[in-house]
Amino acid sequence: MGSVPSENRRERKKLDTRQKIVKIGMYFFRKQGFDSTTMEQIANEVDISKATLYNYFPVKESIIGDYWQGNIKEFKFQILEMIQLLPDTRSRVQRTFTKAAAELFKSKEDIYKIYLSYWLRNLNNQSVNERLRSGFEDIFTMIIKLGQHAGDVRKDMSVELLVKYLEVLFLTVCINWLSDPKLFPLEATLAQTVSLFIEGAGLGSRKSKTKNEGEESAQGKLL
Amino acid sequence: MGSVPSENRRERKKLDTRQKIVKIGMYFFRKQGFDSTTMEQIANEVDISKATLYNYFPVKESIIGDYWQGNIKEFKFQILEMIQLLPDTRSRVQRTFTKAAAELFKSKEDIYKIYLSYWLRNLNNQSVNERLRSGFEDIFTMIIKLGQHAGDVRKDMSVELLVKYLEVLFLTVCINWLSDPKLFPLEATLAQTVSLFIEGAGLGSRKSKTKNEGEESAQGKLL
DNA sequence: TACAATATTAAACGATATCCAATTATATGT
DNA sequence: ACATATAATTGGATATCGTTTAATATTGTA
Repeated sequence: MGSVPSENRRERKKLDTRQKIVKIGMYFFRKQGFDSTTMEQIANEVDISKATLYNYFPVKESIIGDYWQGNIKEFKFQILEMIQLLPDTRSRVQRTFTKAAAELFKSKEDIYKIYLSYWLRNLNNQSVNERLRSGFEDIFTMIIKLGQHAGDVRKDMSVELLVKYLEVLFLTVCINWLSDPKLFPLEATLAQTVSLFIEGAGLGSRKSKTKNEGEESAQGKLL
Repeated sequence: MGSVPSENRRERKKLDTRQKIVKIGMYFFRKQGFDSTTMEQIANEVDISKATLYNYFPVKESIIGDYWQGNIKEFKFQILEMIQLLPDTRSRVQRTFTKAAAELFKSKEDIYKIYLSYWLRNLNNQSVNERLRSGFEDIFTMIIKLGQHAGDVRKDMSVELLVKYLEVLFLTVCINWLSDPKLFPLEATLAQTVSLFIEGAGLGSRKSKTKNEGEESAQGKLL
């Protein structure tokens, strides 16, 4: 478990309590839902006082944040490696989407739901949002940068905006899927979304906008 | 003000109190922020008991919801008319975005932040969402349908999905702007987002779009 | 051991929301 | 106009919960 042993006992204990809180907290969140789990309940189960709990996690939601961060780390590492081997932006996005869906949601659907609502809840909270992020930001940033460099992603937009766009598209698919799996089957919708991201919703020729060539010759196809 | 007089006095009075609550509530929200305004304060100022207040608005946020709904109605009417006069999907989306942004954020921004996060929070809550909606749904639906019919919007994606994307894109731009106006200036970002939605992020020729080729039986047709 | 830094805690706080029995206002039938 | 039923309002008590505070206990270190 604790791979990096902290210097002194105090630190070790703190880390231990911290992990215990996250573990038990997540257990309750899963079992009875986020809102119906009280801080007191968690504190009691961990066998610390509520105040101590707040010393570790200043707001309830941050317990999820902690869990999520730990979870996403390995995923991020794997995907960042994989991405560089793929030939183009489309396949990179596609791969990221499906892998994320498979690993993060499929297995832990309920948790992600909680995390999503946490994320949404704090969209308007700058400080929290700063530390929080979706976890995908780094991945998407790399994808966009690679794409812009290789030339299959437009350069007339900031990396930040494109990244946000990707995040939001992905998020939407997930929310839709969670709220209505039949109407929005995960795999299919993700595939469509990749296409939407790359090619857009429009069918008309690329007029005015793009400075780069208008390459709409291949347009007839819609599919 | 009260253009549609209700049948009996009781209903009239109810409507009156309701409006009074919203008016005073919004006043406080603007003046001291949402969180620092208590239900008790509102009740006192409206001169009703807290219980009555809760009888009208079961949760604090719903006061904002009410305000929002009243606000969006006229807007919707105007935009739906305007839209049909515009030549293509791009201009329709563009116009809707800019007008919506101008309209919605003309007053104190914080309020909408709260409402937006309220809305987002309940995105996957069917029942709440039913009453809530973004208010844009109808507009976007019309835009997409017009576009698909006219042939400048792809038909291999469901109207519902495209509408959801539009909704969430718009909200994202707004939220980004609210949280960092310098990094995401409203007008420019909205314009870019429209372009992203229509043309996509890619630059490569439109190759193999998706695997589900079954779709394009009727594809040659329009356009 | 002494003492400063740090961690822990019980208790309190402020707010949302609910519930209730009593009271008041309104609608309706006669 | 009156009586009666129906619905809205009320103050007040209460539960619950997240978060804070101020005092206490523990630990690291000189």
